[in-house]
Amino acid sequence: MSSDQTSQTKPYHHGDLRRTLIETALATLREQQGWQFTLREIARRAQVSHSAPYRHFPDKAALLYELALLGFERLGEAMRASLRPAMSAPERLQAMAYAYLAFGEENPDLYRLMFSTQAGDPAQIHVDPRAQAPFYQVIEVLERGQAEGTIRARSALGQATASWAHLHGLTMLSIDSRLVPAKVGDHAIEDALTTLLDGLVRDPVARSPGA
Amino acid sequence: MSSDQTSQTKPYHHGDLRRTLIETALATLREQQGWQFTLREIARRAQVSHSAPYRHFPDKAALLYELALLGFERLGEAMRASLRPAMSAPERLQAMAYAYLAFGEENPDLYRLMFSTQAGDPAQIHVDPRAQAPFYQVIEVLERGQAEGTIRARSALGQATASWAHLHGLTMLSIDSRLVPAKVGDHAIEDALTTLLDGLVRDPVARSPGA
DNA sequence: ACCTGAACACCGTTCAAGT
DNA sequence: ACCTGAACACCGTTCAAGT
Repeated sequence: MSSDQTSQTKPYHHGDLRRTLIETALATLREQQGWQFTLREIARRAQVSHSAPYRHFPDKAALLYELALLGFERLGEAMRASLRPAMSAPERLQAMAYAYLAFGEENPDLYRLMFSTQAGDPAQIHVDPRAQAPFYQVIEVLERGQAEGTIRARSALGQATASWAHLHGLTMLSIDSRLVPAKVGDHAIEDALTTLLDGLVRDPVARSPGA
Repeated sequence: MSSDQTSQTKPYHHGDLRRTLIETALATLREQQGWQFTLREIARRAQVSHSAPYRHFPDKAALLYELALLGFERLGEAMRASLRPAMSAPERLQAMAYAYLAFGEENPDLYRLMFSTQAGDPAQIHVDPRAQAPFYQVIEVLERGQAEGTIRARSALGQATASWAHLHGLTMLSIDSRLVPAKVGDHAIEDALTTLLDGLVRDPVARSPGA
């Protein structure tokens, strides 16, 4: 499981602790329930004293900030990876939407952390280009779609904001199990995405008439 | 400021502590920055020992749960109060959307608390009718609109889910100042709501052509 | 330069007492 | 029946020492 660079037997006195802490935190996020892990716990799992992390991060929020940034990077990658060259703008939007949702459902605690106010100033993190990438990918697709005539002629910034808000809300409500009765077999999420596309696409076709 | 029922001079040994704690917490939520107040702080402000609250709530989460429920009730009231009898379904949806957003912006910390996983099991709170009201109000309007022909014929549950996700995302991103550059004079929020209505309304008119 | 261990000022929660 | 105060097992953070 843990085969680091030059670890010979077991104890090491100084290695690449900063990276180790981040990876330990990500692993904790992946396994555990809730993103509210304790800094001391991360230090414990990384086999260092509870004060060692302070040599690499000014405080706990700084570590969370780093994790959040990493999350946004990965989200952007997942969205990019969902695209195929032949796709039309609406198809691209749908693919990115599903990729976004899937990312949240596969990494619920990391996703919550990304949008937690504990991870530093929220207004600041979105100034970092690493966190902005997903948003600008959407704008780009929308603008191309408007040029092609497949996307409704509206403010692309507004449409991108709408898309992001919609996806963020849907993802958050979904991973928190807040979406109504959640009856087996109901398609609330798919239907919600249909309504999002209805708002973006020009002359939407009747896809799923619904109840 | 604090004129309770039968408080004569200052010290009281046992009154309606449960209600006092809730009101103190709400006041703290209103003033302070962040909803992560401490149970001990609430007790301090309520002039009781730090263990007194445990006579009225099994733990801190139970108090947060109560506050969250109260928040959903107020949100529902605000949405209901925004309606006028003469409104069409699309007008109702728009009015409720603005009421929702306004509620979040006026009570940012309460709103965050309502959607925090710390306030008990999220899946459980939405079983309470008090928390469901806002959602069903939207469904009702959507169904009436579909009958009138002003709302697109799609699954009303899906449309309601889409509306809620959209509004929740927009509200959260807005109060956390996560909405892009946020240049003065840009209308990202209004434009985002336009896109939401584009998805719900049948044959949407060109309202704000945008950039 | 990096890490440890004791220490400080807090928490949430429990429980034997008090009134 | 309700409230207090000491106590427990934790935190995040700091800092004088160690290597």
